[in-house]
Amino acid sequence: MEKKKFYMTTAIAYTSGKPHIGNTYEIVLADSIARYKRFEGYDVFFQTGTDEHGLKIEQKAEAAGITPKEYVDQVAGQIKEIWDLMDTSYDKFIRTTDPDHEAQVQKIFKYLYDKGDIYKGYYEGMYCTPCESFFTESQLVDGKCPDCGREVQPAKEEAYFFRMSKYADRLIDYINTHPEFIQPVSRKNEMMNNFLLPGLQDLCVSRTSFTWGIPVTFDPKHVIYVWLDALTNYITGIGYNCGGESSELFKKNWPADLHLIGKDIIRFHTIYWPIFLMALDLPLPKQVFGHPWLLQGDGKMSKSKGNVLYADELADFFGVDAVRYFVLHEMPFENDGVITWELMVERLNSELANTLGNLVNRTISMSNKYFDGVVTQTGVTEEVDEDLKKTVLNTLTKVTDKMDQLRVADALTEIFALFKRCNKYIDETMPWALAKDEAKKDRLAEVLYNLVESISYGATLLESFMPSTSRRILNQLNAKPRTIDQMDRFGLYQSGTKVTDKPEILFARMDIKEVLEKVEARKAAEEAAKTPKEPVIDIEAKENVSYDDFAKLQFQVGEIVSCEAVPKADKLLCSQVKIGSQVRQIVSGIRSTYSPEEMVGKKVMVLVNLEPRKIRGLMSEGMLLCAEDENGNLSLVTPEKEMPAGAEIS
RNA sequence: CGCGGGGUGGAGCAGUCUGGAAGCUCGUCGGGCUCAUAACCCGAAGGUCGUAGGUUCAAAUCCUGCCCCCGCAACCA
Repeated sequence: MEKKKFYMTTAIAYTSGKPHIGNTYEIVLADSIARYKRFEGYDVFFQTGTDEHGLKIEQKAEAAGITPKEYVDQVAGQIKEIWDLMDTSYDKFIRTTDPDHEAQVQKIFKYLYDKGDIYKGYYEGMYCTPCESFFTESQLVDGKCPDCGREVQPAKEEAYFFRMSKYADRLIDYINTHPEFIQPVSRKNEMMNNFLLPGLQDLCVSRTSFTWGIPVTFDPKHVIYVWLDALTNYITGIGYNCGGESSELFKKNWPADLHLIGKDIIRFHTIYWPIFLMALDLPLPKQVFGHPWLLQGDGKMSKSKGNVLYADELADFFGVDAVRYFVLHEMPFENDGVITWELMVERLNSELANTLGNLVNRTISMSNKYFDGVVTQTGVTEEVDEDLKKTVLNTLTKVTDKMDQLRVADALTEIFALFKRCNKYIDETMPWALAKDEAKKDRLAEVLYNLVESISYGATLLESFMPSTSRRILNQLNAKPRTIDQMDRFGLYQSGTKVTDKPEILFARMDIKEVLEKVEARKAAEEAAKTPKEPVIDIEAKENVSYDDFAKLQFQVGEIVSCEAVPKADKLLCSQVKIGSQVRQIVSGIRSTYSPEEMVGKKVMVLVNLEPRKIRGLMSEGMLLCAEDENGNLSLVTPEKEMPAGAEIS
């Protein structure tokens, strides 16, 4: 019987910089699905790649002093390296700068133009350069870009447009008659209500504001809009030939079975992409799944915060499979997931080290201890065995069921339920007790056999998610991976096989404190490497305070109205500080640096709700904040821009 | 009325579409066990499911109002 094909893609990664763990999540997710489909017997074609055109890349390259092509070659290489590091099994890595892709995009553009779906017009509006987007006046927020909040400029541009409206009704109909098309379903309503039902506007599909893109053949000052360029990768990558004979690969694989993308680009994939395809008279993809995002725990990943996590860095600490496990397991189906070092360590310790690693380790150790590693099926069964076997054999169905719904995290949970069941089985049968009784030797052998068999079964299923761990377990047990047809049987492990006599630790437990210290050290080293030696001061760290504690403190800008030295005190100045409509008296120990005269008129930062206190007989109602260096030099903290007295500081 | 996401035991989440005994992981406490990576197994405590109404025999789930949090800073799938 011929294998059923399954063509799936990830979004192509934008080559503006090194991808962080959030970007990497998508390829790992896709990989687990691709691997599972292969396991199920599908003839899978799995495509990923990079999106390499656009103004931003042109600018980044310029900043780096290299050509755009050199720039994207570099980044695309980096991306591919990370994809490979993560053990992803893609069949094709397409780049939108591939000559055959570029040629097809040009042909497609021409074809659509000749057909009348693309026409030439003018785009007038406010343009946001970084976003490469035009906006109407009504779309602007406070006169600024609604996407990024930056300044926009009025601009008029000759441009080509695509007649979206022509196909809108067909698309609405398609979406309504194919409920599985947009996943998760909640996204479907979003698209319908926000874009389709109010009426689709024609889409501008060319740019003249930059040159790093695919030129329009018959009007070379225009460059083809990135989405038309990027989306078509799904067909050009497998050999679509516009107006000619497409490849066998294309004929076999199109339409795609699954486009896996981030939830932010669902609109492009469920509206523009299907419409482009309709215009090309091609069938529509069967399913588009917009997965949620992976977020950093303490706020968004941000380079300035130094909390961007990269897959390779995480893999350094935890190993590739642990990272794969984490992103797959921690990622909910519909809501955003969170990743932090703490969570990584917790998962590693509790699930990978304790539940799985320790199970394999104790099982192998016992086999060696009691039978010199030889695992024998003796047939001495007891009733407790039944539930174990049932759990094991049911796992395939459960996992498959979850995978069919693309609930990868839940599928993994099912596999781990199997391993947990094994740990329980050890407690139920107590092999160490059986070992004390020579008469129960055969029973003991059977128990260990059941364990090895169950673990082999589980390890087989694990392959899609943690390929090398799966292999390592099977190798240690001297077991073979199974085909899906063999998954309905318990007892396939060859009786009499010898397991390894040196069980290796699959996942070592880690200490969260040590990990965090290492992370800090690493961060500090990076910082030190890039910031040239400006003198710094380290002070003893205080305990963290909660935000609530912090919020109790009230700071405001105060203006010094008048100031005089406090009699009989050589360090103190007494200032009258205007805070809003009131004036307060504040005594501060800053005379060593500031004279009363120079204080007047300064705007300073004041802690206003500090309990009032008498100092040298004078009431002080607040505190002026000041920085101090190691020599005792002071510097009042002042607003960097002009601020009215009383402005709140938070 | 900018858009979007969210508020479920101490922490992190599932469950909400398709109402019907409140579940998972970690943590805490108690117990068991000793083969193993101080691990594994069992049990317990702990929740007005943000809030106020409504629909219903029945609401975390459906409807309405309100409150509060988070992202929209390019590292954006």
